[in-house]
Amino acid sequence: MGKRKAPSRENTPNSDFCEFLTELAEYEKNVSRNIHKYNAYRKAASVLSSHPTRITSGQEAKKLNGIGEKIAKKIDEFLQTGKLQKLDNIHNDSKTTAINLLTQVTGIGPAKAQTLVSEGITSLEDLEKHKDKLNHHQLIGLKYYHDFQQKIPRNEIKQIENLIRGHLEPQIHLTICGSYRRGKQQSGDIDALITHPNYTSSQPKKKQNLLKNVVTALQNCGLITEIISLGDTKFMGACKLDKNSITRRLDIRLTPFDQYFCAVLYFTGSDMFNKQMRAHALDAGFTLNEYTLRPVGSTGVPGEPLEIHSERDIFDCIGFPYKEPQDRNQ
DNA sequence: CCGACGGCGCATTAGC
DNA sequence: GCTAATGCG
DNA sequence: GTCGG
Repeated sequence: MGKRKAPSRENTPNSDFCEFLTELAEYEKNVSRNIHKYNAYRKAASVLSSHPTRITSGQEAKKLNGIGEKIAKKIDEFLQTGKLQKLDNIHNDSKTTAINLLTQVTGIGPAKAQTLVSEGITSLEDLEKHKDKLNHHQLIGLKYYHDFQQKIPRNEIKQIENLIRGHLEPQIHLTICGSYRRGKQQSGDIDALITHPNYTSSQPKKKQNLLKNVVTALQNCGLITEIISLGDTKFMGACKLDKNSITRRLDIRLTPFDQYFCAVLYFTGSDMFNKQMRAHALDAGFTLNEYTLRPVGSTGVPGEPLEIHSERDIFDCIGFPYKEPQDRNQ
């Protein structure tokens, strides 16, 4: 048995810094509605979480990529006082804590949370009393608030995977991506990809009702219990393995056959791994996204997509040593 | 000093 | 009625 | 908030 060394937030020497940076990140996204500061704080937390030794000064932290003047200062304050004044203020502000709570309901984002709070709606109980202010997605988010907070054990996803596969025509390929494919023991949601050899990027009409038929079949067998949204290529909803199970968030995407492996690679992640791999592709003269791998000429204009027949093809084409999904956690 | 920081499918709302 | 813009994940 | 042109 190998030892997975996922730098889990708890055992890293700088976990306390990561925690307050993550809190600041949430504040910037939900309250300030500044997605770029959110990402900046997350980047800083990420670089600290994988730093092997304890940081003992802001000056030392500032050497790391993603940590600048301001965060260095906060690290010094935290080292000296054991807390952050800015975070104390945030915790004591009822408007802020309400917005942070409401955005935990799927479908309620920073904008909706803000208007709700300005109308005096600040708790789940308030939401229950004012369902008329919620759209379909948000109603499902409220109904299953506690269920969706729970992580999904790997074994349950495995059973759901088998159940789905048993209801697909044999021609349809299925891969559950995300952290499940990376071997994690639990996941936040289930991200399924499907494809069919007759449906390609050059024959987009062939998808017809492929996804809708799949969703209908999974509704009829009792697995899919809620539809949040459903188009030609993306389903978002909820499923329940059996009567004693918790309701889980399930997404299903239908991708063209010729783009399947780029999509599988992309949706397997992790985000950081994708970033590394895209950067390596660029160095090797290619551009890689969730759809295609294309050579990029000296003019900078991408050429025609390369033919990809497996995930490994993508690694080979750009000269990137193959990594099993479980080794793509960072 | 100042702009970039991912792009997209689906649902809903804004604007005409 | 339509398309564009916005919110969300 | 941080980075880089």
